[in-house]
Formats: sequence, structure tokens, C-alpha cells
Amino acid sequence: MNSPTVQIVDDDSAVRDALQWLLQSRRVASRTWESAEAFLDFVSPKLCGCLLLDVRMPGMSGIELFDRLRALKCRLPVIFLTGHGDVPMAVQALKDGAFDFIEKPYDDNALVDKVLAAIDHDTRRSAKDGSLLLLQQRLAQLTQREQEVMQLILAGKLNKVIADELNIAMRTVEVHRSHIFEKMQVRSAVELSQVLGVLGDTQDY
Amino acid sequence: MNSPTVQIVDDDSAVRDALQWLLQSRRVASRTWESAEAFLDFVSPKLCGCLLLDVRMPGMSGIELFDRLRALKCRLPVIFLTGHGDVPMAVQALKDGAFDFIEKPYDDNALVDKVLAAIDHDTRRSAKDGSLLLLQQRLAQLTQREQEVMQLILAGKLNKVIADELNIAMRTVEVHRSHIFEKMQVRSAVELSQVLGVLGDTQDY
DNA sequence: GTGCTATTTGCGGAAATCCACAATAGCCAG
DNA sequence: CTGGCTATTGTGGATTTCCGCAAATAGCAC
Repeated sequence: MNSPTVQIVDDDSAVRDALQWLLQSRRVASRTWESAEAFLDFVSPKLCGCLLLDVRMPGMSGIELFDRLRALKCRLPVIFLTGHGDVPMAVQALKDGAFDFIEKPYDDNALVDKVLAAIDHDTRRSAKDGSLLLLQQRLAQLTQREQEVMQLILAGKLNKVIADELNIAMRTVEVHRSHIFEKMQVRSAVELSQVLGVLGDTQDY
Repeated sequence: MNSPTVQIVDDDSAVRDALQWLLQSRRVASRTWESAEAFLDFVSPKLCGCLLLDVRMPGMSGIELFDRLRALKCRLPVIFLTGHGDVPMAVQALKDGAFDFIEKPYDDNALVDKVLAAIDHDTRRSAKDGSLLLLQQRLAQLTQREQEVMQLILAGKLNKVIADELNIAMRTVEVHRSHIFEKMQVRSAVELSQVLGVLGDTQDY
């Protein structure tokens, strides 16, 4: 969809311009916002790249915006910018999943490096999310009954046992079984268990 | 093995005593060290609990000790203590896997909470490591050939195909297969794939 | 050499899976 | 009401898995 872009949110136009100029000089696309509210109006799950976010702003603070974005499931990596060396805040932000926390004045090269790292991280995450989504779409194709049967298959139960537990004929289980394999695009219960295995560990940083 | 203990490393005896007294008053076991070197001599993989570590010390710094511990695969959660609000250092430490980063002067209750959280984290990690170790011990029981066969089973291949690829009789594959299930204490290829699935995601914080 | 383990193979049968062909029944949309 | 989807079941056969019984070869340790 979109190409990786750095979203810059800062109330100080001088900072916004400096950042945008810096990134532009390194061939990194960016877009600026003068308040958390303005960006929040624009935010969409399709965004990719990263977010350069000033902590202290009139109105909604960067930290507040960060919380809102998390609530909105926006997974954009966030790099905080702050002029006030606040260790507890930095620690909390990172523990809450912020990608980085930089003090102003910042070093140009260091900042660009961190931005590039964040973009790279987001690119990888998007790819992972993509295959995860594909998997979930396949899962969604399964009918209710098929999902029930699948659970029992993954529990390692024999068709005979599954038939018993669901009070249906073994033949019916066999039919469901083959439909499940077909829809999930696997050829055995082992493969099924493996492709579904990655669903458990959806972590970030 | 050991009961959870807080290892306190600080060159200032007043700080050491204050921390130990504080923890003792909350019924948390602790032990103190006056230098990174002293602790490093004592460290063992059996330790559990957490590490309260002063950043700035004569000789080896807390950060240096932290690096050494990581190299030694010591998984003890580390809470840094520092008197100098250094945001970049805190950020780097957390990104490197430190559990927390606290500024002096610290709030007693907040510090104890973080210590308890770290101990809790370590306890969970130990449990996870334990079952992981058990799994690896079982894996180690498999002979070379059995491991080869297991790989192919996990690739979803039929016994017939496995026999072809290894240039052995199908019956041999069947024997290996049953030995594998027996040693790994599972009753089907699906279960096998599931118990081995957790091996992929050995992460921390 | 003897004993132990790993690796290999064959035979034969019980049990389970996979599948094509065929059919019944309920529900919902056009 | 007719066509499509879902769920269900049956028959019968090909293929595969699982397993006990039996046994041969090779390497390694005591």
C-alpha cells in the first residue's frame, strides 16, 4: 500500500522543518503534523514507516497520543523526542512499547539511524502481519463445525474419537477434515499444526 | 534450587545497607556486593531473583557488568540504579534487555514494586526455561538417525517418502518413528510438532 | 569374547486414513 | 421455489500407519 513515511508530530514548526529537511536530505519521505490531534485525525492502519513524536506539546501530549494509538491498534514504531531529560518517562515509554526515546538536541546521524531502524522494523512487522492476516483469512473460511473438528485434530485425537465426541459419524469427520486441509492449504495435520503454531507468538519489540 | 534473592551491587555501603534494609523490611531476601568484580566472581546460572545494579562504580561499571552477564548467558533481570539522569543510557540499557532503570533518589515503594515485578518475571522465566530444558533433554536422547527421521516427519512427509529419501526400508522408518514418539513422550506427529513449536520463540522482555 | 546399543529389514495383520461416488436434509437468497 | 452452501451419512476400496515377532549387522565398552 503506502510507501514507508516518517510521520513527524511536533508543535514547534522550526523542529518540524528541521526534521523534514534532515530526512529529505537522506531520501526519507516524511510528513508533518502540528499537533497530536491533527495526526490522530489522519491515522490509519495502512500507515507504515515510523512516527517521530514530541513528548511535550500543547493540548494532547505525545505520551497521550501514544496511548491512543496503542488503543487503536496502530502498530507504527514510535520514536519519542524530548527536550527534558526525563528518565522515568523514557523507561515507561519503552516498557510500553515505544521504539526509541531521543533527547533534544539530537545528533543528526544518530537520529536518522534510529529512524531507519524503526522503518526497517516496521517493514518486517508488516510482512509478518501480512502472512498472519492471510492465515486468519483462511481460518475465517472454515465453518463453525470445521473449526470444532480442527480443534480436536490439533488435540491429536483420532477421527474415531472426534466422531464420538461430536456425536457424528466418522465419515462426516473425514469430510470435514479434508475440507479443513483444503481451505487451510495444507496437506497433513502436522502442517496444520505448524502453520497455526505461529499464531501464538504475536509479539513486538 | 535457590530461593529468589535480590543481588545488590553498589560501591556505596550506605546505599547497599539502605537497600538491604528496605528489602528485608518487605521480607525480600537480598545479598550485597561492593563491586561488579566481586559479584562476577560469584555469579552462577543457578541464581534466581533479580539484580539491583548501580551504574556508576569504580572499576567495572554497571553497564560493563551487564554486558558481561549477557555474554555469560546469565538471565537474571537487571534493575539499574543511577544518580545521574542519563536518558540515552537508560534507553540503551532497556533496549539491551535490562528490566528497569531507576534514578536515585528512588521512592521506596516504587523500587520494591519493581523488584517484585522483576522477581516475578524471573520466576516465570525459570519455569519456562525448565520445561524447555526438559524438552531439549528429550531431544538429546534421540540418536542421529532418529533426528533425521524426525525432521522429515515434521516436514509432513509420508513414511514411504522418508524411506525413499534416506534409502532405507519403510519398516525401518516406522521403527524410528515409534522410538521418536516414545522418547519425546508424545503419541502423534501432531503433538510432536506442537511441543517442538515452543522451541522457536525463546524470547525475553 | 560378551553384552549393549544403533540401525537395519521382513512378515503379517489390525487399525486408521484418504477418497470417489452417492444421497438426505436444513437454511437462506434471488 | 430453485440453486447453493452446510452438515450429515453410507459403501467400498486403495493407501498408510502402527505394531508384535523375529533377526542380521556393526560399533563400542568392559
